[in-house]
Amino acid sequence: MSEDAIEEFIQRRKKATINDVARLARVSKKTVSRVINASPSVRAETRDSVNAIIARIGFRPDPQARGLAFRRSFLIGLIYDNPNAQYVVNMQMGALDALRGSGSELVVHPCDLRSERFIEDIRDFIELQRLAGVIILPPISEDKRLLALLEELEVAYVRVSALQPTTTKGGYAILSKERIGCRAAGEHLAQLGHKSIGFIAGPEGYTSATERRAGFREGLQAHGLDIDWELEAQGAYTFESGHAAALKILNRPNRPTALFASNDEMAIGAYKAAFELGLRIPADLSICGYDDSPMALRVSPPLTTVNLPSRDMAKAAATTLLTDEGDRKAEIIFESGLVVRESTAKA
Amino acid sequence: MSEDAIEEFIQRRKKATINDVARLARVSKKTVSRVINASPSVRAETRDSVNAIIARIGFRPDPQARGLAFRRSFLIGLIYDNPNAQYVVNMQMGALDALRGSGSELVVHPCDLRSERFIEDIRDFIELQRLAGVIILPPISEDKRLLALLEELEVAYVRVSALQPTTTKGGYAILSKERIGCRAAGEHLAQLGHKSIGFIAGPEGYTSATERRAGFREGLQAHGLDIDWELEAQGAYTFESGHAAALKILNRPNRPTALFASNDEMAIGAYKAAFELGLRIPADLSICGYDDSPMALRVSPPLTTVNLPSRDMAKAAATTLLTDEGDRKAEIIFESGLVVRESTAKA
DNA sequence: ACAAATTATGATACCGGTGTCATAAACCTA
DNA sequence: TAGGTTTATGACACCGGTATCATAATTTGT
Repeated sequence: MSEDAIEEFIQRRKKATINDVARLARVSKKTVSRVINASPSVRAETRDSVNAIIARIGFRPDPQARGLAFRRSFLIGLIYDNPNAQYVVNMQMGALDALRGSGSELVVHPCDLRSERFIEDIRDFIELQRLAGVIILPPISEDKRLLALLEELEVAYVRVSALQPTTTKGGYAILSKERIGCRAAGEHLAQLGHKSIGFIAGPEGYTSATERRAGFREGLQAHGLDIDWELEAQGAYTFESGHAAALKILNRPNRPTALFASNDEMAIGAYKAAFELGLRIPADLSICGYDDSPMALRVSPPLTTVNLPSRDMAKAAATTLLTDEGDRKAEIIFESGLVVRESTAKA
Repeated sequence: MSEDAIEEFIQRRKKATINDVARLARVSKKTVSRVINASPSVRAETRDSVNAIIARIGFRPDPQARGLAFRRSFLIGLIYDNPNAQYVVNMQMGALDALRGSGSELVVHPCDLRSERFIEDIRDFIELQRLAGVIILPPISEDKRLLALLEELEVAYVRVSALQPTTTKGGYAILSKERIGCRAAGEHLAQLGHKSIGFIAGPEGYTSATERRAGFREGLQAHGLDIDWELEAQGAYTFESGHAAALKILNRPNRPTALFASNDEMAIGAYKAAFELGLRIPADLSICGYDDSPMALRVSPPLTTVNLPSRDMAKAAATTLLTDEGDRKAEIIFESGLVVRESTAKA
């Protein structure tokens, strides 16, 4: 029997290859390949004996060799142009939650939406690495050129984005009901008795900005209010822009008693503005943000905000890519809801 | 001439392989391989004509095939167990700064220092992916088991860590003079006239925690002061731990007028404690942190802190891995200096 | 100018897997 | 039980590169 040969091999402590398995199992390497790939046309007996050898000598197929033969790697690309570190890390963690143990690895690829080489850079990345799949995050998950590229390259991709009532482009999508969450925020402020409410919008052209504004507005309208154009300013989802926008709004003659910022970064910018103007939160000014980022818990008082299950969304995105093409869900929708803390109070 | 053949090939718009180049350049694929790898024994004339073809048909060697033949991939692993999203993203960005255009990609690999499979998980990752190199971040860049593993696997690795006067283990290291930065922080508070100064330490066993404490103490001692054990508490580099530690210290009968936290997260935790106790910053309490994280600029008042050039350090780490083994610097040392903002003032 | 030394190039095997297709083995059916 | 199907397996080429080593081309020495 080949027991001796097996023992001897194990003693050598060398990385096992498919040839080793084939030799020790007394089958051809092709049969081993079939076992690895769960081909149905392998006799149960053969399969078991091959698997036994695989387990004993600790064989694990080489992703590079496999990738070369398959003409695609076992790498998932995470492509984004997003300055929010916490968000990015959350997405990475979520994707890795799904990838762990799958044999696939996550390759991160930040990019620059405004660069000339934006598309070409991503094309090179995907083509050269022969990526198994791609996850794209907002705001580039809305970019037409990028979506066209992904279709052209015929690479599996999943968009992470805000659910919007109108458009539904092809591909797979992980969406969140940002509108609903913001609607709750609007209702919350209205219910607290605020009549004069400021609004800091996100950057133009961002789906999330549009959806959050629409949702917030719906919330106000449900209570007979509306966004006051005099108390509205646009930001860029950054701290500085939120600070500037808040200053602008709070310096109006008709200073509002509450303020909604389209993300936490800008809400924290509004904190700074309030601090500078000597306004106490929430006594003089209620502030509400969006994202439920860790910062929301770190500022004083803790920020009322709308949560976004980003990690879970990323996990769902990666899971979709690992799923057989036939079984993939075209879209998976996540909730988004209000988290009331101490930065909002009665008017 | 082969002009026609070249044109025809370009028309086909198919991904070029080394065989295409060889055929069109009328040389063997091995010669093309030599050109790709900058082998010296290629006639200049041959090299140029091959390069011309490569450029014209846009040939780029397949990393998988190359990796298979080389027995190592073109992937750099970034391995860490660090909860600080901003820090992690900074390191990723820095590493990518160096990797951009090099043909190597960054694979992120968070891990769990406390897991049973901590080492085995990393071993699998490195072995299976045949990583070209590995960057490890604090605190696992100090882990003996991990360092032993990396030596065993004979993989190129770079440690990112705090410079410490005593130990210098093997391998390559990117270090920062955290001690010096904290010394400056200590001097700063002393010079402001504070006599009673609280200290929030980092977690036990962390090199950075030890170094920061030592540096801060040196700074105080330079002005005839010292860390007061009654006003010292240990944290875990987290917001919550900083909050708890600050509360403990600030509730002492001999409440200090200044407080140094060993990182910004904990300093922000101290902000919360001050807020809860009705202490104004810096009028009633000066606070100083470490990291110069984005949060330091976002809180009100902006936090005085010590900066750490993390992105540059990561870039240096990745650059080291891309450098030929002979030309690598054993260690590269970065400065760390005080950034005075508005959270510290005269006693 | 010619043999010897050096340099440039190519033929072939190989890295570790998968695809194709032919063939061997097992299973039916009558 | 023979003959036809179906199923399981293997031989061999191939994915796109690199390593080895033999040979062709060039340079050097005298």
